[in-house]
Amino acid sequence: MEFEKAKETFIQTWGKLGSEWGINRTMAQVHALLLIAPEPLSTDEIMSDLQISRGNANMNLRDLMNWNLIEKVIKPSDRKEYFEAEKDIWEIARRITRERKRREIEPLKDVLKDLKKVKGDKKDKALKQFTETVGNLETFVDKMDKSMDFLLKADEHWFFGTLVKAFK
Amino acid sequence: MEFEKAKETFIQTWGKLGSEWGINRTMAQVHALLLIAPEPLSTDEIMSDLQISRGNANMNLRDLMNWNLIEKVIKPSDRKEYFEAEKDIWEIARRITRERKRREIEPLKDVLKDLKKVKGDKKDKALKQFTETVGNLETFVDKMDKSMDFLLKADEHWFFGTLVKAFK
DNA sequence: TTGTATTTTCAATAATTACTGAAAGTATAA
DNA sequence: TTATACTTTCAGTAATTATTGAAAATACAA
Repeated sequence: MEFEKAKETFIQTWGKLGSEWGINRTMAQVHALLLIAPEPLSTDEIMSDLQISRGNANMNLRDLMNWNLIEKVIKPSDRKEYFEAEKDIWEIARRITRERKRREIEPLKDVLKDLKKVKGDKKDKALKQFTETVGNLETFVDKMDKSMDFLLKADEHWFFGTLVKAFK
Repeated sequence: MEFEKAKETFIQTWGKLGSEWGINRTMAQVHALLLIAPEPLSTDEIMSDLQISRGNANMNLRDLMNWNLIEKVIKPSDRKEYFEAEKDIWEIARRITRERKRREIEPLKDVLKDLKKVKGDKKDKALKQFTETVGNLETFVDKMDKSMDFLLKADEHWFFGTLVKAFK
């Protein structure tokens, strides 16, 4: 396979995967492009590589910065801004985990906690099932949340090493 | 909080969470409804509870069956089909993991394997970075995939017990 | 097998989400 | 401070994704 084709495939695959996980396809493509770039890229390079508008590029670069996946790089004697991606996959995984935890798990925990306060006839089957489901879910989410905390603290070698040993 | 309000909040929250993770909002809502239903529900009950059309209900129920999250229930002397959700959260997590692994991780592994075959000048910086990123990604995805296999085999108590012990 | 209840399909349409491009805003060098 | 190089914003538009509803298909009872 030629490099140009491989690059194209990589970017498309990463974009598709992103959209399957609720991440804007273009944002994932910009990320892919930066992941394989040996040097920081300018907005113009990203625009022409992915054939997207300045506005779109700008927006998605900002989002990627909010996810802590890329950084601005300033070159001396150059007014343009350049962008560089964190390349360590384990570190990327941790940053994504951190963000999703903050954006989704924590608000979910709050809602579930609240839902347990539901009032009504304790004999009602519907209420009973509701309470049970919400309770089980809360327990599960708590455990997942704690597991994520461990993952965030751990380094890759130790994490996978321990996991593999534990489950052998 | 009144039961009706709590139910509504639960369904909305589950739907929102689903859409943040790339799952059709309505499909997640149907799932939420069935998760708190003490008895199997008919298509008509789902339609009227969620205010959606027959076609929409049918489509999303089929998708949920493809994810192995719900089952058809046939009642004797009743032509209607009823639907019931798996209620065990750990089992739900395993089924979702199994599907996402099959639908997304395995195809991704194939693509990455393929991308490593890229040809070109070994001195080229761009190619070097590409090969390195793809290689690191492949290693990482392999490890995640193996971790998921362990999770699929394990039971909840053992899984979280071991995890918490391992990381204490 | 025929009539009826129910489910499925899918073209048309609606709703949502993403993108463009140009104008406004900002920072820098001279 | 002014000209210029660049970035940001956002209203309008495009693209994508989800939903409807009615016709076709299916399954069942008599």
